[in-house]
Amino acid sequence: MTFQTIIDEIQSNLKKIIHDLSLSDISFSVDVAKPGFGDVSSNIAFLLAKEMKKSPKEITQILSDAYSKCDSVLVLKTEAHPSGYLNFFANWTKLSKLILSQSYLDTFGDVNIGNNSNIVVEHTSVNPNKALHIGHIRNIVVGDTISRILTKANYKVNVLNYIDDSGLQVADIIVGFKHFGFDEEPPNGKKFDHYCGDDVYVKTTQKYELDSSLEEIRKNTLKELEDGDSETAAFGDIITRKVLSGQLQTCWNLNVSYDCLNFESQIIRSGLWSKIFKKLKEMDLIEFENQGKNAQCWVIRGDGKEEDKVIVRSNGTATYIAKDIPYAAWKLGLLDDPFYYQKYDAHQPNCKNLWQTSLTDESNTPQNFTAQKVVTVIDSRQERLQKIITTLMEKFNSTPNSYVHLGYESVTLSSDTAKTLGLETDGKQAQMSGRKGLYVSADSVCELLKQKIIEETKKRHSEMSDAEIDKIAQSVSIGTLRYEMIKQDLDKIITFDLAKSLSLEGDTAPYIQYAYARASRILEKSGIKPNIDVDFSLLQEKSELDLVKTIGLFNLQVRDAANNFAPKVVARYCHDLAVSFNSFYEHVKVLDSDNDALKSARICLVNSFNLTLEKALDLLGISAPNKM
RNA sequence: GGACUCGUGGCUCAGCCUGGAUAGAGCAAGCGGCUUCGAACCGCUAGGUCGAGGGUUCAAAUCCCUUCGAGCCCUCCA
Repeated sequence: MTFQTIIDEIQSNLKKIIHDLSLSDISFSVDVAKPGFGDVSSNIAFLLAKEMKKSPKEITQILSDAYSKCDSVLVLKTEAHPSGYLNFFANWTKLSKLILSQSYLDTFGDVNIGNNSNIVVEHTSVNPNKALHIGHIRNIVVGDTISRILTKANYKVNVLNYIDDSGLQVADIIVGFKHFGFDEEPPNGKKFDHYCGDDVYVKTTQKYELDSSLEEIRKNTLKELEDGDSETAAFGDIITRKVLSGQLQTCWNLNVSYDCLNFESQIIRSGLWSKIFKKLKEMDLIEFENQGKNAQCWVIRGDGKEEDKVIVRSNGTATYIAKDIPYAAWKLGLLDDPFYYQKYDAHQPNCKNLWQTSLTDESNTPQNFTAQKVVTVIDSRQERLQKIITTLMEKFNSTPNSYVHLGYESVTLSSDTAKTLGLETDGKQAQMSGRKGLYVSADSVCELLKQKIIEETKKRHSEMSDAEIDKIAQSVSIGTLRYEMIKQDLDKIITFDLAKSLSLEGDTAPYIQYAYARASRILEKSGIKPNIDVDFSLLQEKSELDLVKTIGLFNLQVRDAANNFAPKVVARYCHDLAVSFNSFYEHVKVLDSDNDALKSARICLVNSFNLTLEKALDLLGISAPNKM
């Protein structure tokens, strides 16, 4: 507990006061105060106005007087504000000691929401027929950040990546290789995933448009692909795994890790679908349609005015959504696990093993990647389908809210960036399209950013070795991209502009990382080993106390972020920390002071800031360089 | 036509869930600050009827209703 401690103390004292005054037990707020109104404030007087038949102003005075008679460790004084708010001023000597000594612990910022229970987070889940583009990156970064936050909130997190290796998009590149003569080796050492996406996929779909008779080849290929035993399926497996390997390299480069790769082709062959199909029929969740436009299909009835949704086509094949049902049920552990697990050859950023599903390799110890609670990160355009899945899962499973669809708005291209890709949009933003080749690849953005940052770093540090510069540029470029993808609300569209994305000033990761580098420099130059055995009463400057306070809010922010699946909360917190530190940095000279005790206290604070920021940035998958 | 999301200074956003005290940032604009704890920074100035209308309330950017604008979904596509 940190800043929460003073909030709890005030809360319990106020409860006692209203009890002593024989007032009814209301739920009032006790929150961090707005700047200029003390440290903590409560709306309690407003809520008591009716019952006490007095104005909030009078009530707050009564409460303020009563509070001064309470046992209070952390509150120095109260203020009955004319507005009606009851404000509290902290005893900063005690509170600083409490917060700063907590901040030196490895567990600082930990909160217990999960009670060490299992949770599944699924993200990425991109068709393995192309390189990842900037839109996919939002999914990946949101998913990875959420899984880090949930881990901090005491959940045991399993991260899954669903490999959709059997759909039409995969069939299309196979048609390209098998029928349109694309070489299996990319030209000029191009990365295989880029080659498949930029060349094979785009040009193959172009051919369909010119010659509709090719549709026949496409359909047959899809059928063979899903058949499993066919040569096409074996070839598809080789190709998609090569693409997947390229995609994973991009993810790992972004500091993203997984626990298990689930292959759709194996889910299809596992027989899970027939079990679920049977269950759906038994539970009367689906109906066979005898007439109308969906005649001979199995459908899920629409809710209210919604249209019925076809699950099994009249030719007996399952639709897209039908493939998701057994997978969702599997994730929730509602079905016997049909899979064996193999290690995937990988060196992940978190050093953990990466597993993949297998239907045949029995040689490894059994694994469990399911959980009672599942978070699936998918574009909000799929909201309707996800809602159907969520409703079904609620009927299978008695636990409410066990299946969560975490939706987010898409990433579009700015008019200027679309123009550089050859699309004139008349000033409007443009939706990306893999099929049309209208996208910005993640790898290219990372590379551009990295080059820019290498340039910037060289300007500042002519003495640095190339290796050191490279390491900094890696950290800052990934940080910049990840931060841009996470800092705003999930339901806001991100309009990606290539030129603007290279900005390294203002509300960006480099701003935050720079604060860390500045602090590191102070610690390095001080020549003192920071410790918490200092006189906290010496920290009295406003900028010092603001920084202590912001540090103390860490676990409150983690709690908020984990409860609401809101990664941006942590991003904003990192920014707030950096702002507080920069203000401190301008106002207070740490190393100039003649007073050794004061110097020690300030160094303790600077180190506390660094430790806290490092932990907070880690939740965003961003590293903090000592120099930049 | 139906469902969902968004609408806050020139631009990009925070605040809305859980109503209260002066609506906060960044970019862009103007001005100022490096003989060093790193200027990828800081300070100052200017810029807002919180899309519009109504309702609830002592109190509405925040809750409810209506409406306008933008986006997106509504295939036996995936």
